[in-house]
Amino acid sequence: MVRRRVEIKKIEEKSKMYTTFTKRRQGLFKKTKVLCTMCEAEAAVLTFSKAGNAFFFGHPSVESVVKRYFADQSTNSEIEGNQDEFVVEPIPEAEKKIVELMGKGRVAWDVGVRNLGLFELDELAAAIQEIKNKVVAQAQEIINNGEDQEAEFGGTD
Amino acid sequence: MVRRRVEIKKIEEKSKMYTTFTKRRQGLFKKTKVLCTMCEAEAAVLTFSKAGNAFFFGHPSVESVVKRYFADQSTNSEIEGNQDEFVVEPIPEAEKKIVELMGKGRVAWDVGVRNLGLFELDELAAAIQEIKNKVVAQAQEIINNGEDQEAEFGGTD
DNA sequence: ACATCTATATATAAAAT
DNA sequence: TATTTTATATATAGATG
Repeated sequence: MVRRRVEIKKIEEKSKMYTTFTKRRQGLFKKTKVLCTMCEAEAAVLTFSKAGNAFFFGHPSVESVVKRYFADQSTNSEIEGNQDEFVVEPIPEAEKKIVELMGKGRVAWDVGVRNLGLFELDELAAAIQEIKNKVVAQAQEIINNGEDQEAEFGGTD
Repeated sequence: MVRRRVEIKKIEEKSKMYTTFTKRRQGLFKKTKVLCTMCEAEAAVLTFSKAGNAFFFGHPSVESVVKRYFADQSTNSEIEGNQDEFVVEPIPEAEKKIVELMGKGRVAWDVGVRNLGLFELDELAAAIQEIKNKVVAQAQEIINNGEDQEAEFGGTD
């Protein structure tokens, strides 16, 4: 787009593609920030390079915007046709409790399991079990170590 | 940014703010599309105007990118903007499986449980158990009733 | 209010360091 | 390879229809 007009199509040269991705991603984040500032808007940008690297930007935070996206989906579904039966399962106390406990971390079990077949339900049950195991393990760890578990973030260097 | 350089700050005039929001949001979507095209990237932009209107763009789709965002929390990534607190726990296979199975119904267990205390973890484990029970019960019901439980969507007419 | 127009600010591809 | 520097394409604020 500059020294020479560039075509809007896949860049074949890998290194060039990477450079372009970085520059344009930065530009995107910058513009998003300006938009939010000038218009008191909220926005998030989620990007994944071809190599699989992920970069996110959000105002006021990625977290909150994504959460809002979900909330919005559930209320304003612009799904045409009937959906009276879509979200079906009443949220049991268990789910409420989870939301209560993990609220800040967005949890949403608001979909019914009715459309899953036996095999899938089995896989799902196993997956849930694993999560429970994780919770139990976490509890065990606290018991073992006293209780000062600091979060460890991998350095982005 | 044009006929006259504009300050990057909140626009007070409501109508002007709305116009700007629309123009800039469109620009953002366009740039995102170009980025994806040129760099074979995947990206999603989630925006909410001050009035609360929501606009999304995604390539290959908002859905898939957001899903990937959750899956990615496991590995790590660079995050810009304010993040009042972010995700820490690696997402186990179980969670990926759930996302895979219930993708359309958005599930996200990407929050760490590390900040919960023993008592809370215990409650959480119990809650998870209940959900698992529900899944198992659903499977049982299918077994009991043969297995052609088609979801019943109400007719539109 | 809504689309189109244009003058200019920004973004950015390629070059230079 | 990363950063900085241009030359120019794009985006867009304000104007006009």
